[in-house]
Amino acid sequence: MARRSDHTREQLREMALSQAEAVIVRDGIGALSMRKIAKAMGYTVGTLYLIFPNQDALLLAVNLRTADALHAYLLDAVATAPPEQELRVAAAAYIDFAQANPHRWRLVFELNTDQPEQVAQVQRRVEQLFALIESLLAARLPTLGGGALRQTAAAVWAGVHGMASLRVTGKLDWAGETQAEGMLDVLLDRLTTTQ
Amino acid sequence: MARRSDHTREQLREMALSQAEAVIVRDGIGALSMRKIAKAMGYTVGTLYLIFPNQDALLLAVNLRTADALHAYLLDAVATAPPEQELRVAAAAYIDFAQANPHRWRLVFELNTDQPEQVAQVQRRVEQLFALIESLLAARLPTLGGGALRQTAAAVWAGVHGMASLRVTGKLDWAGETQAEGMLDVLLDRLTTTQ
DNA sequence: CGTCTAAATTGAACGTCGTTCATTTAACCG
DNA sequence: CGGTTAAATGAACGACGTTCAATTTAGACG
Repeated sequence: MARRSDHTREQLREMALSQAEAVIVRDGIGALSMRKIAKAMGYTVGTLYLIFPNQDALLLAVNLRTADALHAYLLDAVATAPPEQELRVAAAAYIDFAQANPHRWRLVFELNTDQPEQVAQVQRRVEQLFALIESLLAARLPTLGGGALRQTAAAVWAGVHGMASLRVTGKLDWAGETQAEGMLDVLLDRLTTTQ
Repeated sequence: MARRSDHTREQLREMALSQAEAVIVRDGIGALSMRKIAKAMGYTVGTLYLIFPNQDALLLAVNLRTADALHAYLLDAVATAPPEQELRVAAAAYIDFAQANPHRWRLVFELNTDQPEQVAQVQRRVEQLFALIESLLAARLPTLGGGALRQTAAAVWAGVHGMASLRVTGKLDWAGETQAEGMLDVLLDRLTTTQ
């Protein structure tokens, strides 16, 4: 039933998201606009609104892909690590990813919107990520009970996330000239060994 | 030499900053505009640009005040704490402040701009904050050497900052229903005791 | 082949934004 | 009272997100 479709809805969606990512990666979130995305797709603004109800929905879709990419990056890093190094490697990969994709990573955690359905989808990704950390930690600390395990996992995640956050926003350099590697070692050594 | 000055430059500056803070606290950063601040002051947009070269400069000035308020909040909390609890109390105060002033706190860490002079002033505040953590940690772990001390202090700060960050952006609830209190205890117990 | 129909796409329009600056206002000086 | 000068204005500009009447065009049908 489709008339004049140079591209299907799905193709348009894919084009919009990848062009948006390109702009974000190149120039940051502040440089992104609906008009600029549309022009990069070879379309007009109006067309974007046939696919996304508004800009927030588009950015949330970008965040979904970023969260998936982060998750895949962690899984890949863990897969090639010796068992006793898995947690350390996953944490380092988390920070690596943030540093390599600062603008996209920031958008995941800094975008605030009130579209409950799409936020829930991002949440599902973050929960997966947390479950991964929890399982890796459980492997290292099999004696830990459920509650203590969950709390320690949350502390690990907060610590790693904090390092990534401070690094990506350029605030880590402000804490003396500590290199991130050493900080991470301290954090994990202390949190993942039986006292 | 002043003509028609209902308020001095300094008064205008103060009015602008406090009105900006009021908007940010009430409606968040997204709801803030130069026109809205001006109207709240009883002036017009143009007047704002006699005081601040642009919006970023105004927001950086807001951030300076937020950083000072955070610092004062920590010092106050530490002052009334028993010596062996100082670090714990400071960390809890950091998270408390973020939770009580989410929009202002986020602006400090999420605003990115390229005005080197003002950024340096914010940096000075953050360095003060880090120095505070480092000194409190040194009191708890007097045996730690300079390098190890700095790295442990950085790990503590990153952990606490990560908890505050995840909490303020609403992502902490996603890691199971761990309460922040327990996480903080785990983090500090592990990082601030001799192994 | 021509005509019609309905979906795909457009782009002008609206209100708001940050920013600029020629113009206007009013306090003081002589 | 007139002139000077700083303070304050607000219209103007280009860009933004968003809407939607108008236009374009691929395919169906005669």
